[in-house]
Amino acid sequence: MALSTFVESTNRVIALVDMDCFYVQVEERDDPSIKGTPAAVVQYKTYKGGGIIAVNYEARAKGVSRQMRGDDAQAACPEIKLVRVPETRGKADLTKYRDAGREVIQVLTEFSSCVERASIDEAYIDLTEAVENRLSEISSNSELDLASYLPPLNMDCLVGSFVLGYDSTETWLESLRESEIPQLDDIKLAIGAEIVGKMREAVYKKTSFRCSAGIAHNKVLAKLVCGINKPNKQTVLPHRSVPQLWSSTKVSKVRGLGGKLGDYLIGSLGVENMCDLGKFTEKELSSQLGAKTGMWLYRLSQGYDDETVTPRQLPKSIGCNKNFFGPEALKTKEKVKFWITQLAAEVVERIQRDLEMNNRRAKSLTLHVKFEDQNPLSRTCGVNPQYNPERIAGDAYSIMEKLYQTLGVLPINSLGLIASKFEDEIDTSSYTKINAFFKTKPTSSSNIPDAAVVGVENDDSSNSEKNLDSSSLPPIAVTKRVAQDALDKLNESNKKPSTGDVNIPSANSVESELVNQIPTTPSTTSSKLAESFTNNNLTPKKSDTNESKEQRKPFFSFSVTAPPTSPRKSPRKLVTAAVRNEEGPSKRAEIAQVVGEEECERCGKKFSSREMKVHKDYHAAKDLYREINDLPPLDFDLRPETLRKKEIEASALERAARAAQKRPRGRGKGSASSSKRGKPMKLPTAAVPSSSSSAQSQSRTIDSYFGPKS
DNA sequence: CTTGGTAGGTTGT
DNA sequence: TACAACCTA
Repeated sequence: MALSTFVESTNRVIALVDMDCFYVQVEERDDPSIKGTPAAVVQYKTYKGGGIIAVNYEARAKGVSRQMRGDDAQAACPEIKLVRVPETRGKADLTKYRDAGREVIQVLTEFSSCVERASIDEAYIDLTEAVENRLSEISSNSELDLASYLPPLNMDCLVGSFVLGYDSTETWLESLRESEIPQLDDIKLAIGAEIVGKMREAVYKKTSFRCSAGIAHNKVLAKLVCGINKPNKQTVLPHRSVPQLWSSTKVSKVRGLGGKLGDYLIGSLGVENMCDLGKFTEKELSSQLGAKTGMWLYRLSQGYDDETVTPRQLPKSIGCNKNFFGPEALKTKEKVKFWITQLAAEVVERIQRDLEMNNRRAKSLTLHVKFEDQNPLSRTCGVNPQYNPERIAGDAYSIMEKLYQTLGVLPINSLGLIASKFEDEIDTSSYTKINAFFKTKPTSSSNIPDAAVVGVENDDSSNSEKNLDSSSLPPIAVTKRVAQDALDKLNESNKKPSTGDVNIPSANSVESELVNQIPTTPSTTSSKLAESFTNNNLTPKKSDTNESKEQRKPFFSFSVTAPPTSPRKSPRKLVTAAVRNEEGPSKRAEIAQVVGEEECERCGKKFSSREMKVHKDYHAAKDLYREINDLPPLDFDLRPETLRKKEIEASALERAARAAQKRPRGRGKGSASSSKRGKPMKLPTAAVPSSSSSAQSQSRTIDSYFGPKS
């Protein structure tokens, strides 16, 4: 039975299409003046000129590589054009590249229904069926039985096509024609290559993006071979050329072997090049690496890989994360709340758009956290069905609170928020109508059609708390006004309203983003918002009118939507913090009368301890705003000198401690260094078979064998 | 104090 | 099955 799977293993025709320096191409299309000149795309300009994420070939010719920083690139190539990744809400925003990637996928699907989006700029295509169709089409139109012979090919489609092991495409095709026995596998590859040539041409015509491709009998080989001739080239791998390819392929270059498994092969089995794998029996590999991995490697050593191309054009998860290195580490809950809010806003924006385009809804929300000196961890809850960004941020933060309770308030080096477990919407039409209704007519909540409430209703809380609030304003308008209010108040409290830092208009400004992050999805009713207003125990109570409650809602308010997986036992808790409160300076005297007041260490103003929490959030918000917009810190000159000194000493100490314990870090993609892997792979450490000890082979690159003919 | 931001997938419980 | 940790690209 195993045999039957083996004999099929060169029957498929698989292509891997990979965009050339994709991000740069996207920018070149946006601004054609970049074309033909050295250029790179960077994100976050401040640290050493930003991290390079793509380099065009003109810049590569001048010695610029990824893994360089923007500054290094400029040093190597002074005329280089560095394009920055757009930033939204203080973090890199890859939307335009995702959208461009979608255009490409769209073109590919016109050639085959079996397209697997592998990344933002890569896709596998199973061309087996398309090739078979072409083959039978040709033979049925001809007197000859052409299925056994190489049919005529459009050579225009094979310009820029290379065939491993052959001097030229023509030589290869000629050898196929002259062969005594029909080389059906090769013939299929040839037809596949012709189709891929057409696909790449179509991609260029419709998107103006260039790409490279690999054509082989399986995914691993198609991927590997794609990288051999770039840019704007395609490479075919006939099965008979596998031994030659393997003899010059370092294991780390093979998909799946670039990590710990590859390290283990090198370090413990002495496998340097892929050909060394052939020294082991399937049993030996399986005993060392487990049945599955062992078998996979054994088959791979012969050029076989059975992984199927899974038709899928949409990502399975939508998420975002941000790192906070060194001194940027998030040390206060306020900052964590702030960034969770930013991440939630982005995720919601993206899953909202995904819903509109793909009629599916995320069910699962995962928070990833990397605390300083801890291993990363993640926790999952349900996604608020209404995609309310405040709720989702609140749910994520409530997870954070739990982690804080177990681990303490440690600095955070990385935060991630990922929506997943997408399920198709049962009824898309009613949703679309509701959405349109809210977008065009955000008026009274009493105008919500019954269908709207029923159609989206899914949250137990709003069922049980209907009519809690009879506010005359619909959720969107309320939230928007509250947000604008908070912003106005913050600006108001700034001494220089017109020239002041917080008032600088900016498309990327966190302020405007926050105002714009209002849910475009209707909340079911206004009850949830009302609930967070009324239950917000950190908001000073002034009056019981709805109007007042709404205005007093803190800017960042986190209401906890309990995960569906963890039923609530106690009444819902409301975790609330105002990063920017609405108390202007005018309220200060009033508040200062409260007993037990404290002095703010930032500005010396006095507040009750309860108000102090809110007041600190105000500073936090201003600091964050300046941080995000690359402005120097404010306010620090207002602090007593003693406090200033303390803080400086403390941070210097931290720095020193970190430097003392810093560990060597591996380099990225380009390097074969294995030091990036912290922990060793947990693999059986049985004795290395003797056959592996002689694994010293001459090191030659793939290109030295197969590079473009000279 | 630096690849970061996203995406898979597998494995153990 | 779901989740969390880990691995890879």
